[in-house]
Amino acid sequence: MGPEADDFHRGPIRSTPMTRLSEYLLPTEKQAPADAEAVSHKLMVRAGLIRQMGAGMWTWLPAGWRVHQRVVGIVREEMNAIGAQEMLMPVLQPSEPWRKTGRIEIDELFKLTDRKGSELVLAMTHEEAVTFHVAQTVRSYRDLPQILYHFQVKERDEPRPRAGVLRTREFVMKDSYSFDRDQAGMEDRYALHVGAYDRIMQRTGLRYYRVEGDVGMMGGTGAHEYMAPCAAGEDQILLGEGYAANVEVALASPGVEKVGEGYTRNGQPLTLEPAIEIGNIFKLGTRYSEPLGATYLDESGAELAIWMASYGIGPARIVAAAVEQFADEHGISWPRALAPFAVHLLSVGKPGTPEREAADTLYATLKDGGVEVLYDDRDLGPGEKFADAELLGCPLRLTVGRRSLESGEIEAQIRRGREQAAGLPLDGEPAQLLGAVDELWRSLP
RNA sequence: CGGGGCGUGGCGCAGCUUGGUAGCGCACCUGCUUUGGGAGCAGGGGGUCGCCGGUUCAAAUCCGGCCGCCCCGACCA
Repeated sequence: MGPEADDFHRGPIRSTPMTRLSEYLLPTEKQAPADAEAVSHKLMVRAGLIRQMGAGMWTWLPAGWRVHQRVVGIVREEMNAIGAQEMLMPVLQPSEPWRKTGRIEIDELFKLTDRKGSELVLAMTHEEAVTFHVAQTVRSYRDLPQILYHFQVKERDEPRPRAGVLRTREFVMKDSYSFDRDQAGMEDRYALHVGAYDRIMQRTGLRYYRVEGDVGMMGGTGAHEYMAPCAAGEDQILLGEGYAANVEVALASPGVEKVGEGYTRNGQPLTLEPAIEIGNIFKLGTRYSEPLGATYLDESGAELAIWMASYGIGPARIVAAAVEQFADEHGISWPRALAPFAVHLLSVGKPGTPEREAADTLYATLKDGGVEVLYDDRDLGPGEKFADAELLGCPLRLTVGRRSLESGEIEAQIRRGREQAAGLPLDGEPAQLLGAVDELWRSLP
């Protein structure tokens, strides 16, 4: 006899994520790891978002991964909006294309050998892979232009991983690649990416600058970097009236001078600020298409090299930069676009009491209404619940306790600035409540 | 890769100088009390002290080697 149909229905079927804190893996800590230095490192570990496995190797726990995937969602929407096509390429790759481009020599490239003795690499970025495929599949000018992208793990044998998730040996990157028949086309695709990247950064809620970049190991002819100012930043950017540049690049450009303790541009003083690179875009030209034979035939039948550019974004860095930029002494304060949950609902009062029942009802109403809510239904004192909520940093905190029953109002606190908002009606119609929550939500940073 | 530091229960630490088989706070488990800003009492569980070797009657402690992790610098998305 086979299993009865009911055997498949032993537990509750959850079509939406489980978000009761009593059942959720959110291991918060009062104390940060002793060796943590960067604010984002300390807070992301303390808030239960990430855990370390080794130097530069990190696990994203459920709440942390939600934040990461928020960034991914924004990036995906904006990439799709400029006509980019999502795909997936392998991390484990044959070494041949890397020999052809000369990048096999890079120290940070992980190299390994399989059981048959074949040399393999773990990709640190995907120019070789995507160009390999385009070389095989694109034959004609009619096949161009193309924008291809994926979200994939990158592996880098970093000399020194550091600062939590800010500099790791393995990390997810959105990398996209554009393929055009000539330089003018490449410039067009590049411009599309500038627009997409500006929209992405604006939507994340981060403070950021787009600066002239260094072409670095990517090779190529031009680059911009998207920099998020924060204390743990590894780079220094120079800022002036309508001007922002990576300090290394700036010093090589006309008008910028180092004077005494500071910098000037055309005589105007510039300020120096630490920042982390959260995205970069490179004009590659034919740097990869030539060695890998990525060519097309034009209208006259001439074989020409494809013009390429590549574009990266590190979601983990955007997450960490957001933590750095908006944290206060109580913990994280997410911009609403990145928060793991929109609402952190907490009940004050013992299980089995009317106030707990009211909180349960509110949880159901919010969840059914499509609000992403984390419900602290644990049997703990209020102090611990408030502290954990402020550590985790969801934009809106709703509290239901005995007071709520007395006043008929749900207490609302805005995480940014810890401001008390006007109370919400406890016994209204669901639609009315959801409308009020939505209105409050829209007013948040 | 240079310089510095650190590895003792899930987290933070003491013990090491002067060897005698491990302790504190938090967390965790049980019971009772408590419930609007990190509670109280009582009871309890968990560590081959990073690894290997040496010295010694005896090693967390002394010696040698190795591994791991962090910070500063160089480098790097």
